[in-house]
Amino acid sequence: MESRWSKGKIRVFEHGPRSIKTLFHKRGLKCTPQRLAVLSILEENSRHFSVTEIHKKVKKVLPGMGLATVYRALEALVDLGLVVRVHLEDGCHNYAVAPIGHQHSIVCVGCNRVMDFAECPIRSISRKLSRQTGFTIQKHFLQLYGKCRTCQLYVSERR
Amino acid sequence: MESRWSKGKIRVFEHGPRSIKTLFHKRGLKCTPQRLAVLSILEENSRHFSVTEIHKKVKKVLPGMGLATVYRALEALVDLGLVVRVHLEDGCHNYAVAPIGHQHSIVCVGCNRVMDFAECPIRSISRKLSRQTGFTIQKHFLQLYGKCRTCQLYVSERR
DNA sequence: ATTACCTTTGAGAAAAATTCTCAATTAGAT
DNA sequence: ATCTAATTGAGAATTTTTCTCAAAGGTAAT
Repeated sequence: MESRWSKGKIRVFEHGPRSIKTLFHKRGLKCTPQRLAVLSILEENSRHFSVTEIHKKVKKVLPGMGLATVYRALEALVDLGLVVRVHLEDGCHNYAVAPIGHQHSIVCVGCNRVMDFAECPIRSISRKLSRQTGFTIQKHFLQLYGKCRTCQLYVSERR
Repeated sequence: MESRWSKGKIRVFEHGPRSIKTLFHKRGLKCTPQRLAVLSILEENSRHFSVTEIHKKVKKVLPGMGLATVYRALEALVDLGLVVRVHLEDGCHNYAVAPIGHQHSIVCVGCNRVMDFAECPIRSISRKLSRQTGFTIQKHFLQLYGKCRTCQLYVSERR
């Protein structure tokens, strides 16, 4: 599946003011192979991974890379808005590429695949809610859980 | 603030088929002072707390209560639907009383207060989304972050 | 009320997740 | 090519969560 920054395994926007490099530099962050490697892993899979999973995968590319660096890379990538934390039902949290623009995602409880959708149901009720509660709404976190087409089949076969 | 089960500090529904006790028993769980103490703490404050905070508070009532028991009590209470996990922006998670019925909550980033609202914006787009994504939607997690009236004032005073 | 059963608890160990420290390395600016 | 400051690796340290097991306690039946 394609994302904002990659076409298959070939990264686009390598240069120019919209490159990832520039994105890092704007925040005074360095564009290191470690950070790019973590980003690539998430981009090449439209699903979320645990930190440990990412570490295992990244070591195939950068064998010396430590776990702490994975944590640090993820922190930076979340900061930049390239990656999002995915809250799992058991309270743990994984990581996935951030959807483009303001989108939300639905997570398959069968295979951990993540699919984005543009519809934001909050926007439409935001004003009404502010009036009702007295809160100013700053941000929101929405995540749907369900089963993708494949995993729906899988279950019915086994029953 | 009042909740489903308490009026101030006096618990209601002490007896009968709708009591908390019954709720525990239906699932083969015992209604222990430890579990009730954790529930009370969350009920008496319409805000979320970390496990450690809950432990500190609960020890004032049950000095011998261990941290592991707090974890176990929270697990049981979440299971029963009396308590919900609150995902914080930094990835940690706290706990708060569950809203009545299907509701969502808005969390104040200033004082951690939690306020519920009945409007569920997911219901209305659920069908459309299923069609678009191919996913069957099983559940959803929605949480808003903002500032309550008090905390809005507090900030403007200091500027 | 007493008994018997089975869950729950406390305490601490153990495991898992995350952060920190610091010297060595390296990306990026000049 | 050189300099500077951010980043990394390695492992220790911290924090969070789970596990173990004997003792205690709630629940249902008597």
